[in-house]
Amino acid sequence: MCRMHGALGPLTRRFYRRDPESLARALLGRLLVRRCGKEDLVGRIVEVEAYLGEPDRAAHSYGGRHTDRNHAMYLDGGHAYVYFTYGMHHCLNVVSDRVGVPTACLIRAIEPLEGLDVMRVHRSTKIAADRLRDTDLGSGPAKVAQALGVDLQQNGWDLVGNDQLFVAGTRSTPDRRIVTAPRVGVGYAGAWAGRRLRFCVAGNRHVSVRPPDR
DNA sequence: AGAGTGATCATG
DNA sequence: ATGATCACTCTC
Repeated sequence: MCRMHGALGPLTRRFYRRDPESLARALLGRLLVRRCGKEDLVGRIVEVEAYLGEPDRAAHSYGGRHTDRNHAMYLDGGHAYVYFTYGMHHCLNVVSDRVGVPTACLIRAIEPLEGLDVMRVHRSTKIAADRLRDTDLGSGPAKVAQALGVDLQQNGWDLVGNDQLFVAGTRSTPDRRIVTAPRVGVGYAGAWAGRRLRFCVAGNRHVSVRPPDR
């Protein structure tokens, strides 16, 4: 870790074993770290969505669905759930709560802090490197995964005690700087579509599509 | 606003 | 088997 971000103790299992709304808030402002070879890629988490499991119509585990694809949601809090979608994109979730409670937090955006050159290379399969602005590196869930070199290989990884992929423990964002909004792309989810389970750092430039007003 | 892309899931 | 859907992104 770059010393500029301080000596960062690893987050414990206890940190992740809570409900996904609480975890989503606690993740905002913390550092997502991906060690690629000798290079550290680091981003500050600025947007997260909570998926509440069995009752949540927008969750992959809605109705208790348990398949090969979403198996990682059933792991203990602090594991990675990575899924592949639209035939080309990967998205990274942090599993919340306990074993058998299939809830998770989708990392929707990061503010890139370290290793921007490598992130740019990772992302340049889509956009020419010289056209990529820093806000194109992590302003969306599939961008985050691509910039950090995360795909199905990381599905099910334990983020606790792992130096290749983990969340580092700086202070989280105070509630007064967090804005909530309905989740993105879940219009099919009936009453669940309207619930404010999207959490963003207020005014941050790296928040993904349609930044919330308040 | 539409295309791209393939795993997944509900049907039959 | 077949077809619709999809926690998305890019370009027009």
